[in-house]
Formats: sequence, C-alpha cells, structure tokens
Amino acid sequence: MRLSRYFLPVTKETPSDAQIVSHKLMLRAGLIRQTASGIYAWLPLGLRVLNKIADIVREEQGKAGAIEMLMPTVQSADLWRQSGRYDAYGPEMLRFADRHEREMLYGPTNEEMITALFRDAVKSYRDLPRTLYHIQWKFRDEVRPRFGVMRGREFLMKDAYSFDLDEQGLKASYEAMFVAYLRTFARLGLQAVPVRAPTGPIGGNLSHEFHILADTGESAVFYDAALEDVSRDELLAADASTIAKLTGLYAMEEEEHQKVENCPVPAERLRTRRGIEVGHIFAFGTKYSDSMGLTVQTKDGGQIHPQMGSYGIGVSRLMGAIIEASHDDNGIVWPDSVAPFQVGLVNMRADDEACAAASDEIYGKLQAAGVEVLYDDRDERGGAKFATMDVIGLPWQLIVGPKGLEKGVVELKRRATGEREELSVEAALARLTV
RNA sequence: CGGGGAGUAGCGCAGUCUGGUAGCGCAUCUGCUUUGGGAGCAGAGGGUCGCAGGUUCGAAUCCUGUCUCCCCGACCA
Repeated sequence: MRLSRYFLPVTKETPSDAQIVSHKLMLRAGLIRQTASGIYAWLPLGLRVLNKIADIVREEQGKAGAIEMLMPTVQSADLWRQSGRYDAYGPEMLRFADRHEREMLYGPTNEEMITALFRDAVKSYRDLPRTLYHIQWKFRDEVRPRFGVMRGREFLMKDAYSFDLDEQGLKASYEAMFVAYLRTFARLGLQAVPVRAPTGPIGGNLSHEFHILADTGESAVFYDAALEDVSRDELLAADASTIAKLTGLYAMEEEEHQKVENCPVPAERLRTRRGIEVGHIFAFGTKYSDSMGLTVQTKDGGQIHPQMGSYGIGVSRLMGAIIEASHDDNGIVWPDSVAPFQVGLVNMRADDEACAAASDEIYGKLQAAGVEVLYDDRDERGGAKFATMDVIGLPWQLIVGPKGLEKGVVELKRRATGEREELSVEAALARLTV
C-alpha cells in the first residue's frame, strides 16, 4: 500500500479525551476515531489489526474443534423472555422498538439465541457434542465507557457455546477452550494469567478469567509468582497438562482474594498486579438448556438437557491490551503476529529520481513476494516519515535514501529494539521475505 | 446513578470574570529555500463560538433551558 493513497490520519498531538497510553496511541496512530461515547470507527490501519487478531482467534477456535457461524446483532425481546433474562439484565441492555412496536434489543451476548437455534435443529444425542462460535459486534450500554476500546459500549467479541451430553463432556469442552485461549494469547504476544472466577449471575459452577497484566488494568489480581515463569513456548504448545499446572497455581481477583482466609501462596511468592480481562470461560451446565427447553433424546430413549458452556474473548479490547503491553515513548510496537503491515518502506527523498526509482522497485519486489508493506512515498521530510513509522509501530522499517544508495545499501530497522543494519537491497529483501 | 470538569478552525488551547470587528500554536494550501529523526521564511484559506430561547443598541462573554463529551466514585458473565 502506498501511503500517498492510503487513509492514515496520524496526529502529532494527543486528543484530550484519551487518558491511557493505548487509547492515546490508537488515536495518534490513526487506528480508530470515536463517534460517540464508547463507540468507535475502525480506520483502515486499525481494521487490519482487528482482522489479524480475529484471524488468530479463529484459527485457534478451529483447532479446538469449534465451528464458526454468525448470529445477528439485533435480537427480539421474546427470545430473552424465554430465559427470563430480559427483565433481569438491566439498563446495560440497549432496547428499542421496530416500526411495528415489537421490542428489540442489540445483543450484549448470545446464549439465548444459540440455545434456541440449537434446540430447533438438534434432537438426538448423536449430534452432540458440538461447540459453535461467532465473532460479532456486541453492545452493552456501560454506565461509564472509558479507556478507549478497552471499555467501549460497542465491541467485537468472540463467543463460543458448547453443548455436551454430560458433565464429563462439558469438562472436556471447557478444557479444549482453555487450551485454545492459552495458545491464542501466546500467539498474540501476550502473557495471560488464568484466574479462577466467581460465576456470577450467569450461573453455573466453573469459570476462569484470562487477565493480561498491565498497570492500566481495571482489576487487581493476586497470584503466585510461579505463573510469571511459564514460558511462551509452553503456552503455544499448551495441552491438558498445562491446564493442570496453571490452575494449580493460585490466582484470584482482589475481591475474591480478600475472602480467602489462608492464602496458600507464601508471602514471598505472592504477587499483585492490575489485570485486563481479555477472556472469560464458563461451564454453566443446564441453565439455558433448561430454561429455553433444549432437550435431546438419549441412547436409551430418555430426554436430557445438554450441559452447556460459553467462552468469550474481547477481540477489540485485545487491541488495547496488546498496545498496553507493547509500546515505547515513540509509539506502538506491534508483535509480528498482529502488525497491520510487516514492513514500512521509507523513501527518504521522494523528489530524488534515483531514490524514488529504487524505492519503487523494492516495493514491487516485496509485494510480489507477498510481504505486507506500507510504502511511504509521500513528499515529506525524513524526520516526519520516521516519526510516522515509529508511532504506527510496524515491525520492520526499510529505509531507502540517496546516501545509502551511493554505497549500494539500504537500512533495515527493527522497531522493537531500534537496531539498524545496513544491507544490500538483495540482502534486505532476502531478510524480509523469509 | 452521585460528585466534578469541558464544548471557540481538522487537533491542542486562549479569550468569558469586567458584553463592543473572534485569536494563538500545530495541521492545511501557494511560493522560495531546505532535505537521514516531526525544517525555515513569506503569504493564504478555514468559524452558525454545541443547540434553543431570553436580556441588551450590541452576546463567545450575562440569564434560562437543553444536548454532547471527559474525569473520580459506584457499577461492570
């Protein structure tokens, strides 16, 4: 993509609305713009990141055996009356009427809808187990939206729902998602801590929250220091034994921690940090299959309510969390896995014919090699281009200038470390097209 | 929802107390110079001062109402 033809409104100054670093940088880097309190437009660069995060989530859901579908954002009140949650949910639910005065709502979650869909299509134990998921926009009318996309009202969420014949099956589905979550967050370059969670109004018996440790997290987490020693490779290769190890280590949100009388973690190993909740999984049994009348026939002719679980990941919130975890004074430092482009190609002198020609050629070769490259071909000064590249945080900057070309070299800079290296064009291309 | 703050050019702000031709910086446009870390000089464009009433010869400024946004707290599968 040529920057001269792209839509990337980068700003030098920070808009006054933003308080935390991820929100400031998302605005400055031209990823998002706020359109109403807690509601954001995703600009082209931000959308690319959002899609990359969603793709990783999608891949790991698939590996865990979950099947993708897509449910609507607008739902009918009747559906929610079946579970009794229409009256229970409160003002956080955005409600409205259509032209026929039918009561509608913008979905804050989809347990009712998936349960009804599953109920109307599945009658036999042979069709279980199944885990279905979608990645869809949700709306929760938060009393006070804040921190940009970290606590927006409209947000993109992956929500999966599992249906099993018995509690043992539910446990297996739950653990499959647990593994998928560990791998997903590791691939996103994040260290997520699984925290045993209270089950709350959604009901049920088993629940974990996944927190990214960051100073701007909304809740305090108390945990065993041993959790910090779990390696990224271990999480990438997570399996059932990883779950056993992690859930065996103490981690609680502050409120729950204070209820614990004899903390099992020795004081020298007890850590406390703020956490950003990016995932939440529940095994809640028959709460919805019961209230929504979902039954399947068993092998011996009986009728049972399937055991269900639901599993959320805050896709849009993750973008904020990733930036909180990966930035410096100059801007965002994207992990390679979610970077909107892998390479920022900088033509230092757009008005220098030789330099422009060399840059164009490199751009063409990178594109031909399938490398995602953002080519700054604008007629701007070098300093402005460097600052732009730094704030948007692409993993690699390839700098082409007249001085280097005279020596037959270009400069390759790694955003994360600031390391620079002078290479021949061929060597630089080889490095970036591996 | 309780408490606090703010709406003036695309962004950041001054001006409001004490009514009298709407300003500054950045950004944008033009020209010249400049060119490896957000250039310099000269010039230019861009505003229903959130909205609606009211007071006044005259309102960004005073009064009333209203909308929106932000912060702290409470809330938050």
